[in-house]
Amino acid sequence: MSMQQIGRRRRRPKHQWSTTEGTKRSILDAARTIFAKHGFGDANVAEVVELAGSSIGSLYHHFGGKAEVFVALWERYDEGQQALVEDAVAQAGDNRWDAFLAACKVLLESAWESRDLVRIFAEGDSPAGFVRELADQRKAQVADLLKNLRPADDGYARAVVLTLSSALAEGRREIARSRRAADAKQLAANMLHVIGELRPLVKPS
Amino acid sequence: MSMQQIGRRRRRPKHQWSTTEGTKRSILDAARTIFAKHGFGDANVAEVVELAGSSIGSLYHHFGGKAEVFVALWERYDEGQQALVEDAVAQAGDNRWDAFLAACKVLLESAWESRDLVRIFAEGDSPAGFVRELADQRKAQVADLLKNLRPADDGYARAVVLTLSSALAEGRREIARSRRAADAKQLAANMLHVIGELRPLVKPS
DNA sequence: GTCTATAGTAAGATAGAC
DNA sequence: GTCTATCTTACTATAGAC
Repeated sequence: MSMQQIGRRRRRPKHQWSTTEGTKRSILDAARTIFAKHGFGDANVAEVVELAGSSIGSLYHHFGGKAEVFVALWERYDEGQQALVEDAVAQAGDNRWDAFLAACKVLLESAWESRDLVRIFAEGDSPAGFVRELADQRKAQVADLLKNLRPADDGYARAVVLTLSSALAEGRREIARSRRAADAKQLAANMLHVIGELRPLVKPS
Repeated sequence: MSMQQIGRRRRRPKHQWSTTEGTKRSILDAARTIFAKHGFGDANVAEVVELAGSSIGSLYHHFGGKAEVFVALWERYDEGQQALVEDAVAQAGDNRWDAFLAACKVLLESAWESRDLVRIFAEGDSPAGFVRELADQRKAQVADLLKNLRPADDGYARAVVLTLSSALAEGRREIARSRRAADAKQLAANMLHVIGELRPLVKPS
């Protein structure tokens, strides 16, 4: 049995110390914690705003709903990831395969640091349609990194992109589930090794 | 104003024509339709029992809840898939790699016929933890099919299993999303081709 | 075992004061 | 922009007739 909540005291609002950006940020930070703990479906927005020191009304004002908070959290995370990839690609030089591998490397290795977020977004407990959109975007990213390595987008090339992007995603998921940093590092290295051996797929001709 | 519901006619139940198995089956059949239409999260059990010609009470009696209906639907589907795989493996002969490819072939090709179910289970809108369990089971299945092809389960073998199982799953997902049977068939052939070329991964030594 | 009817509860969403 | 209070929906659970 749950204990009865003793009367919530009504006192004046907590000073509105937050400006727009501050409020949005604190809600997203809290959402990160709550979604990591309960997943999307079982999380409730009341818990999020409580942790954020904000209110239901503010959450709806800024985001529009629970699903939108989830998507906004992903967008904030994705921006950082894209920046990492761009850096890695820029430093890799002209060889497009090397650039692709560099991107894989940074994506695999960063999965451990942000393992809470990787779990949130990759474990499937998300708003309707989110998994599909994420998969489509991953495919597009891989296809972009590999462009010019294959003639055009024939069916075979499509299958190769599917294989590589899913391997990358699954590797990140598994890394995020590792118990220790050392295990994660090992797995990242092995996944990178396997992906490296798939080189013949993208330029058999 | 909403129109006043005119007295719901109370008439006797629809004859209890269903026995236990019949009721369970009709509920699962209806769940297949409803989950395919709305996904798991947005589906409601009232719609399921209405289509099944059954009742909320029966659903709770037999399954316990919405999530359990979802899992039961998957178990029914999975039994059929496992049987297909066993047949394919049995017919493939002694070569374990050929048996693995035969299993992949039947799994890829059957994804089109049961595309509604593949979508339901692979698109991520499912009860908490379901995606993870499914992924783990897929890995176990692939690892089992490939056993004896690799020394033991070192880190590299694990990465290979991850790559193959995710490629297979992603291929099935994409096949289930195809618009025409011909597209699906093409994609299945291409995925099988790609997987076939991954042979060196499982026995490099 | 199956059905109807209904109560309980959780939580997403909205309204309007400040 | 932020807040509290309230509305609404829908899953969950139970009672009791047949």
